[in-house]
Amino acid sequence: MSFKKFIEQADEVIKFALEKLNLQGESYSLTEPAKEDFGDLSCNIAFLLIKKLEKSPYEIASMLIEQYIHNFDEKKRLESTPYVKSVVAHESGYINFKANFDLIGKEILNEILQNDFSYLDIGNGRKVIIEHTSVNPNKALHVGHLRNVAIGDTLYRLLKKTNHNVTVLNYVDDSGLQVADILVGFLYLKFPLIPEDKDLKFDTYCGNAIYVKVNELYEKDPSLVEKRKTLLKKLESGDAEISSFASEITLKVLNDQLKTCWRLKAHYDLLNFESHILNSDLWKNTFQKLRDQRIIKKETEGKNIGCWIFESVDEGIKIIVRSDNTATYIAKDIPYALLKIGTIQDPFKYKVFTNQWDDSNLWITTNDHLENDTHPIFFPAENSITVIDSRQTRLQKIIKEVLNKITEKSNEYLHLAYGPVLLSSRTANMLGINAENNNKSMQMSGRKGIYVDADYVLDTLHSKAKEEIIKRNPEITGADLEGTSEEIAISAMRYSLIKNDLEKEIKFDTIDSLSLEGNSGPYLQYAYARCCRLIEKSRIKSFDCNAINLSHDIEYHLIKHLSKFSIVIEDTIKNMEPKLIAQYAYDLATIFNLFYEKLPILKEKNADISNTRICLVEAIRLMLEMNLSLIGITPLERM
RNA sequence: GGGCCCAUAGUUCAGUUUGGAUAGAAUGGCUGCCUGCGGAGCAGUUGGUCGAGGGUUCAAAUCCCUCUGGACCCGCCA
Repeated sequence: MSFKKFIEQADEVIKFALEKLNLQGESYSLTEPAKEDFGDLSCNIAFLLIKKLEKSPYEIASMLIEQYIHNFDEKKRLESTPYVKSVVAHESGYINFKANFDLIGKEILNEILQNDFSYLDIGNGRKVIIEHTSVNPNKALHVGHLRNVAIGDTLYRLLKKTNHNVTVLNYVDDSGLQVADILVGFLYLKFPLIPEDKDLKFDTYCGNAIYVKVNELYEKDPSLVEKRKTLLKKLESGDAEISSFASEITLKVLNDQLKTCWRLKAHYDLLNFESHILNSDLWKNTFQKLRDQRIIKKETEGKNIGCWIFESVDEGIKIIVRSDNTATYIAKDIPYALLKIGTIQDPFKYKVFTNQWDDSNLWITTNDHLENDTHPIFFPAENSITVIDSRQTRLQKIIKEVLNKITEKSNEYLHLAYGPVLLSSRTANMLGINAENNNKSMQMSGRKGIYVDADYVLDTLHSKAKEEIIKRNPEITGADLEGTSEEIAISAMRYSLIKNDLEKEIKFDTIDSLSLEGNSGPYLQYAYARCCRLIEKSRIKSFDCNAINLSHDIEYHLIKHLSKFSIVIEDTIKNMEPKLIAQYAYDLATIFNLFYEKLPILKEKNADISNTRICLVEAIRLMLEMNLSLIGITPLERM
């Protein structure tokens, strides 16, 4: 927290000086300087006053500081702005501040070691819904889907930690064409219900063998396309036999998909099925509302004759209901969005679907008659976040536009977009799917079978991690070895999926992604393990950081970084940028590694200095622990 | 054709929201550092007309315009 107070007090100094000179109203900035030598905070106010005062920046900066120094003697300065150690006018024109890290250090170490994170209450119990994952239930997850899971779950962890009341939804689109494709495979191409290879996951079987094969055959055999159309109609009209078979298949796929998600330690609260939304009053009522309020209209001529359409101001005409009265993909998202923000009543009954990895219940909507219908309150929320890749931005804009016409709460509906994951040219070449053999990255495609399976990558990372552990810690064996390897694999995967800017696409390379070194999840875990060993060897049980003695630049660096955490987490939440936490954790680990390399900790002869350093290590350990858990990485004591 | 996004070191990316001091990491290449608190580490070196051109400004990777190259969206698919 302390660094924030330092900024506030530096701001007070500037404000005071401006007031004394009657120069209020300039929107200056207080930022961290490029170089440490300049101090901990810089103000650019002097540059902004050049024209007004017709003086050089340095003269102006000196003049401002003079006001402050002149009106406050040293004692008064310490009393009113204790976090500011010094202020100087630099010849460049900047006003540079130094922070009082002896004070900040004491405060921040006490705060961390006493587990005082009251500043984390940003949400004040605010209810937030996050929808993520939402993979069609006809295939196994590929690495592209994992980016969605990693972003969504990190957001969930961040919001929960900052006292938001978070509900995580996973939307299962169980009634579209892609499900009909799989049914074609089973019913007409006679794929066996149980794959011949007993070790093959059912989701992989459907996605790899059936989905790809069926889509190939459509081109050769048009009668199959007709069969799919018939199946889809039966599905949407709720034909008992077909619906029940489809439900059996999609649930089997879903179960296997969830295994992959849970492997990454993603948490969900509720599964929403598209078929349930269609078959409830949700869709019927929404359709009615859209017609009554003349938000959609029926085309009586032209190519869209017979369809109910929405005319978007920016995006043109969008079909909501087809001429055969079936709802399009976007149509089904409208009632779902209204449900999330509370414009329509929740019509569902709920039952527990299963207990998941973190021992929480995963719920599911149901039409079953229930003796006891007690369940958590899922809807509505004050904010709804939908994690979907940027290719769907246009559709999400249209949904928002429709919501705008229905309710004033539409601003509570946020599409969190992120760039898709592409295969690097090297990886595409390795998979033999880059026919041109050029240097371009490739879009993945489930339908064409161009993708890298998520479990495959995790398995490969697991084996690699295992080799590394055996090399350095042969005493780790059995379940410990497997467990630790798995945690390292997850760490590498999750970290690499959130460390980049959301809007940038990720070029996935199987070789690069296997690296457990450098700016990676395992690097963070390694720093954590080092901290653990130091604390263990110090044999200190309770930490006293009231008598700390900071004696080296690196220690000040560490204090500074630790004290900035509250600012970073605020920025992360405000801007919805998970990468900021990843970057913060990486920087912390880097400074710690430097500290560890350069300064004796346990071996330090001076007891005060040694004690201070051990306190620092413990604070770093706790802070790494918190950051890692926010990203969904398990801190490891040994690896 | 319309819309939207991107372009920074050999490669993968920070930095752009809010202009500011010598543009930073990681990785790759080369070179050092383990009888020492864990070498999944640390240090050094190599490597950049910040896509091009113009404009605004005391100051531009950052803001504006034009152009070039690339990706994505524009379906009675989801």
